[in-house]
This record gives sequence, structure tokens and C-alpha cells, in this order.
Amino acid sequence: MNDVKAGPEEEWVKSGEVRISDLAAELGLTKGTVSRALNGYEDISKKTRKRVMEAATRRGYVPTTQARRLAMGLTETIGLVLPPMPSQPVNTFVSEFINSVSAALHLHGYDLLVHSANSEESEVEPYRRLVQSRKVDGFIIFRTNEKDQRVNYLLNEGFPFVTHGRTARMAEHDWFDIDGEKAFRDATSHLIKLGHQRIGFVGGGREFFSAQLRLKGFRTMLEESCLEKVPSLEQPGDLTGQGGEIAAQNLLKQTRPPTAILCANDATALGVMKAARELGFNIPEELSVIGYDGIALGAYIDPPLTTLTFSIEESGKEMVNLLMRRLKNPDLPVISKLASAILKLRGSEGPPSSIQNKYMENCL
Amino acid sequence: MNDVKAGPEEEWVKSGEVRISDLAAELGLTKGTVSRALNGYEDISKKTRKRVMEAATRRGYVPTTQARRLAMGLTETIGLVLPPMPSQPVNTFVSEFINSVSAALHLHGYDLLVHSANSEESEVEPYRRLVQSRKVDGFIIFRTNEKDQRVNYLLNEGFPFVTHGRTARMAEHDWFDIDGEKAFRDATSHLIKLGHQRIGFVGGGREFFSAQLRLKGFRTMLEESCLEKVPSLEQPGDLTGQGGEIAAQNLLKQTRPPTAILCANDATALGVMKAARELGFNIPEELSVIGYDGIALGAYIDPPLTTLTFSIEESGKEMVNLLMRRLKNPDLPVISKLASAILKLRGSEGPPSSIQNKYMENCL
DNA sequence: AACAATACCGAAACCGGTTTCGAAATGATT
DNA sequence: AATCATTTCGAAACCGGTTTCGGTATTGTT
Repeated sequence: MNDVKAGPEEEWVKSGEVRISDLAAELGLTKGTVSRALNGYEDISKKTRKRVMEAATRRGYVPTTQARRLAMGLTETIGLVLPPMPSQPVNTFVSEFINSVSAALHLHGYDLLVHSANSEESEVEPYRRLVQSRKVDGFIIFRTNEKDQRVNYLLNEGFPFVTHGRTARMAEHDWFDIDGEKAFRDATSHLIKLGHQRIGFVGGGREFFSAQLRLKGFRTMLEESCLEKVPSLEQPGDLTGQGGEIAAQNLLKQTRPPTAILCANDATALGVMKAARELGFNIPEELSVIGYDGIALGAYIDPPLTTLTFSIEESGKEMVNLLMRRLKNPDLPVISKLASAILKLRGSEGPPSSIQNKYMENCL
Repeated sequence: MNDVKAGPEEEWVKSGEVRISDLAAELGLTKGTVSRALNGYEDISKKTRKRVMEAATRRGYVPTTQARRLAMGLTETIGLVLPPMPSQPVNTFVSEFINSVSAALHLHGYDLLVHSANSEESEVEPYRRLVQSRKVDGFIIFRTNEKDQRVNYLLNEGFPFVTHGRTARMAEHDWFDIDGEKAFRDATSHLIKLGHQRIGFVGGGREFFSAQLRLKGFRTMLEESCLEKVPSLEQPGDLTGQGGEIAAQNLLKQTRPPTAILCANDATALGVMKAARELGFNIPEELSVIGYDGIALGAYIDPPLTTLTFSIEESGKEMVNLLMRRLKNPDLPVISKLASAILKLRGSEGPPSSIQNKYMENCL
């Protein structure tokens, strides 16, 4: 701390210079014996093991990962391919996710290889390369599509992976997901109880399974509450702020605009709020807005964004657990885990200014 | 696309099953010859090379990365250690940065190993482990401290790395940085020209060199413009929204509050804006706010956040270039690259409501 | 004391490539 | 046709570990 540069008379030898053969030579043993001693084989005498251990720590021996992995026929590495970034990444999700996945993998002695996707080539190409060059033992996939080519490829290849999000073939692979359907039922229910009768919805791309499930939750709750489904109140989006703006304009310029808008994610919600401001809608008095993702910065805008939030750390941890189980025993039956999002009320929603109809507790 | 599951009669053999020895056996050659043929050695006849190439593509041969790297004595992997995440993850930067670094590395045939830092251990520990186990050839370091232990360790070890940000030992290692000093001179100058005389500053942690440089730029421009330096207008921060809130309260509750606040980053600025709203300050009429980072979310709030922005993609690319140069020739002299941030006017700043003094073009 | 069982370690193959070196085959030269 | 230079490839070592197998040395049994 007080010493900027470490003294040149530092005792430590430069790391990584001692090989297992050096240890063997020094101890008068063979490589194999040293290796077995270090790896806890039973056919090594206590005395020898002690000698080896001591020499190893004294010399600062650390096995060369590449060699060990080659000999053992595994990579101890998991691949994570980043989808091509949208131009406006409001996503703190990715970095948090990478962080938690990496930490969880580390507990199992695994490394995380992060690869970027080139938007000019097929989305399976990076996976193919990583599989063929045997750089990874498995994959963590997120942001799944309903018909996911990556999933198809890996299933066909018999290569281990776990997805964050369900797919059309979810019965065939391990997956972790947030129960977006329930989340949107909850959010919709919350709005209805506040008195909203006309609720808008801005979705994500149709290709994302999760977006469809969120829409489904929204519709289900409308139905359960005897509110009619108005097609014009369901707008497509693309999970970006810009998409939210456009969708909001389509919603709010209608003759009977909604009094609340549910958004497929927070980025979309921010776009919706921006468009609403520009069209003169006060939030939450004249328009309630609810997002999904729970990004931290949502708490700092005005009004703070009410959102559906979940633990990214848990997501990463659970996915790693699923994947490790799979790697240990590839023949185990497929399993999955569904976690739930919780509605974090922050202030961007409230009762509609003019409660047109009283909230009906039960359908009649 | 139309076929969810690939047909079982797929022609392709399962990837990664053919070794170089298989090719050699099939062709009646030795491993060495096949290897040299594939790697473009000159001592292979055209005819043989063609036979080998064809067989390789026909059988779908891809060399096993681990084996090749072991033989060649390199890992072709660069390490990136994520700093422990603050409880309020404000980092859209990190995911973009990882993406661009990964993409740039890929062009050089390198992989990116992302490692998470455990906040319970020393910050150099992950680096030590990665060096000793020889998992990486070099490091990309970001968010440097003035006295950076990671830099000290790697310099002492003679291990290649590049930093994003300067350090006290910047003359000894390659680095890339944004000219935050100039950026804050520009921003300060902009505010002064708008008529502001009392300008507040919310910094980052003192340990971050970049935060100090930003403060320096702020002070320099005040001095050049003959504005007195008011210590109470310089508040410490921690690069989070919460830190911004606290700092803003300290600034705005003063008897003569500033008419503008410069923030060390956008997250801080969001916190400042929140606190200002709660204290009844209108932005930008009664208070101008400028941030730093250019996060996309800033464009969606009200008013849109004026900020200093730079290209993360360029940062990643340049850093990779510096590192690749270093790896090719470790003895080259140290070089560095300074890029500039640009002031992106979005609306959170404007002239002060009461222009107390006219702007003075030159000091008298 | 003779013999079987056990503990312990060396030798060697192996993982899947790369690279050096030398020998055989080919071509050029006189 | 003999000699020399070149082209082309095989053989083997090597990278740094792990793991199997078998042979001593030691211990235990009767």
C-alpha cells in the first residue's frame, strides 16, 4: 500500500516456472508418482505424499491447466455467446449475468469463455466453432427463441447446455426460466385492482418465447377479470426504448387510449414513458406504466419505474447447477427450474384518473 | 427454419470425432506430415498438400485446441476479471466492453476468459491464479486505481497486460484511456459560457485515477476562467446513484447552491437529478446537470441527460491492438493511446435562471 | 521360516497436436 | 553415369500432465 513498486529483492520466484518433472527430479521420483501423490491416490505412502506436498508448496508448483485438461480429455470451460448487441443496450442484465455465472462456475473449477456473436453470420456458427475446436464442455444460452437454432444444433450434436428461457423443445433440454406468465398475471391483476379497465401491452419480438408467455399472462388475467381483449391495445415491440416509443404512440393516439401500459421489459417502458410525456400524459395520474427486469436505474427516474424483478444472481447460480449436473451425468433425465418475478412498486402506477367502472371482484 | 428438429438421416458426422492420426492413417502419412501440410509448411509437395486438405475438409477435421496450444506453448486466451459488482450495478459499460473486446480478440484468434472477482479476497488473487495456472497469455484491466495492486503484481511478474485507464506507473505499461481531463474542461467551459458562475462537482472514489483527472479538468477550467475555487462545491461520490443523491443534497442545501453540477458519471448524475427533484429544483431551469458515460438510458429520462460520451467499441478494439502488439514482441517500448470524449447535449443543461454576472471572455 | 498379501513406486503409454532432424527420393549438373 | 543439391516425407522428441500396469519391498500369516 505504501510501497508502489515491489522490491526487487522479492523472495518469490517468478510464477509458473516449475514443472512436475522438476519436482520429480528434485525428489528422486517419477512424474507419475508425483502426480498421484498430488492428486490423492491411495497407493502413495504418507511419507512420500508429505515430501511431495511440501516440495510443491515450497517451489510454488501449480499444474499447467492446458496439459492437465488435455490428458484428462476435458476443457473445464463453459461457453457463453453474447447475442449481437442491440444499438441501445439498456441492459445491465448481461454483465450481472456473466458475473454470477462466472462466480458459480468458479466454485466447480470451471472457466467461462465469453464469445461475441457476429451479426453477419448464422447465430449457430459460434457454437459450431466452439464445439468443433473442443474449446468448451457445455454452453449457457440465454434469450432463447421459441424455435431456437442454437438449441436445435446442440441437441442434434448431443452437446450439453442449459438455457435461460424456454423453447419449443424444452422437454428435451435442461432449462431455467422466470415465470413471466405469472409475473404478468400479477402485474395485470394489480392494475385491475387499481381500477384500470383499458390496459395496453407492449410486447417483445414474436421470436422470443418469453415475450409470448408474458403476453399470455396478460391475456389470461384480463379474461379472468372479465375484461374484453382489445386487439388494438396489444402492440408489438422489440425490447428497446425506441420500440417502446413507437408502440406508445400507437396506443396513446387512439380515440380511447389505455389508462395503463404493461411493457415486456424496462427499456421498452422507458420509451413508453418518454413518448407519454411528449404526448402530454402525466404518469402515473393519467397513465400507469409497468416494466420488467428491475434495472437499478429505474429507481432514479421520475417517477420511479414500477417493474417486475428477479434475482439475476440466482439465475446464474441455478443454471450452472443444472449444467454441472448434466456434465457429470449426461444420461440423467431432463430437468428444469422455474423462478418467479416479484412486482416492485416504485411509483409509475396508480389508480386511473377517472375510474370508469368499479372494480369487479368476481366475474358475473 | 421450417424444420424444428433436424432429420436423423443428417449426413454430417458428429463433430470433433476425427483426430489428426485418423487423417494420417487414412492417407498413409504420418501425423507430422499431415500437420505440416495443414499448417502451410514449404516442405510439402503440392500434391500431398491437396490430398491432405481435401481429406481434412471431407472428414470435417478441426484440430483440438487444447493439444495445439499445449504443443505451441501458448493459451491464445486473454483474461478479463470483473471487479466486484457494486450493490447497485450501473454497468451498461461492462457488457458492451466485454462484447467489443471479445470481438476484437476473435479477429486475432484469441479467446476471452471472463473471471469474476470475489470481494472477500485480495483483488490480485484472481490474477495470480490465472497466471500461475497458465490459463491466459495476457490481461485486459479496466477501472484502474492510481496505485493499482493488479498492475504492480503483473509488472513485477513481467506478465503482459493493457489497462483501460492510467495508473501511477503508467510509464511502465501500455494503456488506453479517455481524456477525462479534457472532457471535463470542455463541459465546464460549456457551463461557464452558458453563464454559470457557481458550478458543483461530484467526483468518483479517490482511488480511481480517472476521477481525479476529471476533477483536475474541472478545476483547470475554473481557473482559466477566473472563477474562484469553492471547496464546498466539490463533493466526493462513489459512482453510484445513491452517492449522487447524497452529494446533491450537500450541494443544494447550501445557502448559495450551485446553478450547475458536473458528475463523474451518469449514474451519479441520475442520483443528483433525483435529489434535485425532491428538493424542488427544476432541471435545467434552476439547475444544470451533466454526466459522463453516455449511457443509453440517459436519453429516455426527463430531461434527457447531457453527458460526455465515448466509443466503448473503439476502446475495446484499441486495447486489444495494444495487447496483441505486446504479445508479439514483449520488448517493444511502452505505448499508450488517449481518446477523447465528446459532449452530447441532450437537454439537462441550460443557462442559469438568474445570470448573476456576465460571462467574461478573458480574465482581467 | 516359507509363503501369500499388501503397500508402494517406476516404467511406459497416452492425450492430440507441433517441430526438428535426417534420410530417401527426385532432379539438376557435369 | 556419377555427383551434388533439392524436394519431400518419416521418425521421433516434445509440450506437461494423467493413468494403467507390473514389479519390488514390505508386511502379515501359519
